[in-house]
Amino acid sequence: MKIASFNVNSIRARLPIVIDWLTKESPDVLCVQELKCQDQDFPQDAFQEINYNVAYKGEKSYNGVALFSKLPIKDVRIGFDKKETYGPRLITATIYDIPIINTYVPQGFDPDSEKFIEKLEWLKRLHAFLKKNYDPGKPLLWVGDFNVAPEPIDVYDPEKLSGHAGYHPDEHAALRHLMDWGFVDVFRKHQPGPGLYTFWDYRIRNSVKRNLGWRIDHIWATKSLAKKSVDSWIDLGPRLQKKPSDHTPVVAKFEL
DNA sequence: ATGGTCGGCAACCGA
Repeated sequence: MKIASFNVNSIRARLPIVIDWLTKESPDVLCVQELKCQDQDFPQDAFQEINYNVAYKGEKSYNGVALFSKLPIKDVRIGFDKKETYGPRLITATIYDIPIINTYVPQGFDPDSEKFIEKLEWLKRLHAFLKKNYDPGKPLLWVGDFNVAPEPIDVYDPEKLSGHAGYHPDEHAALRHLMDWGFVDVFRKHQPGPGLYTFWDYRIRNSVKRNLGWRIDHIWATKSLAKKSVDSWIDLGPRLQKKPSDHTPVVAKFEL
């Protein structure tokens, strides 16, 4: 089972890239974030034509998450609960008999801002959501744009970036709490080296060429499932296309 | 080299 996560920064602007990547790489499951599109405008037909099932929740301009899968997507759920106060940032389903959580964690803007507090609260709610709905002893995938680089090797300049949104001690504590619940960072299990990133800021000139990146997109699995992972990698292909997203896919393979 | 990041969407917000 091959699964990937890709923040597309607009599903409509990136449609050719996503279709091309699905066709070439043929993942069993793709988790997408930042649709930036209302549900009635989602380009569903393009994915049906290449035999992918899809579940999604979007809104105007911001956020939005989707699941693509070759096999049926069961028990789709949007958001933490019925009274969701945030934009669409969480979609869960069961595919290949594995429960999957796809998230677009709030970016947090600035550690002095209200948005940063909301980001930490969101991560707290996710922990409560896990405790309530899942068993860390059973297979589970948590995939998506976490908007946090967990370790010094996950950012291009840890000394300079320490304390910034995306690489802040409070975020690291929140992520550690989630990992302690029962997750393994599947990419890191297979790729121990530094300098491997999934995101490069558009605003930094030649950031990809200079590899001024962050590893903020992740594939985490509970221990019983992580035991079955056989490889994981970052696919630079989509980031080297003409009109790329600022993110590129992270992929993991499991032998179930 | 007289430029300078994107996308959405219609003036700026969010990243």
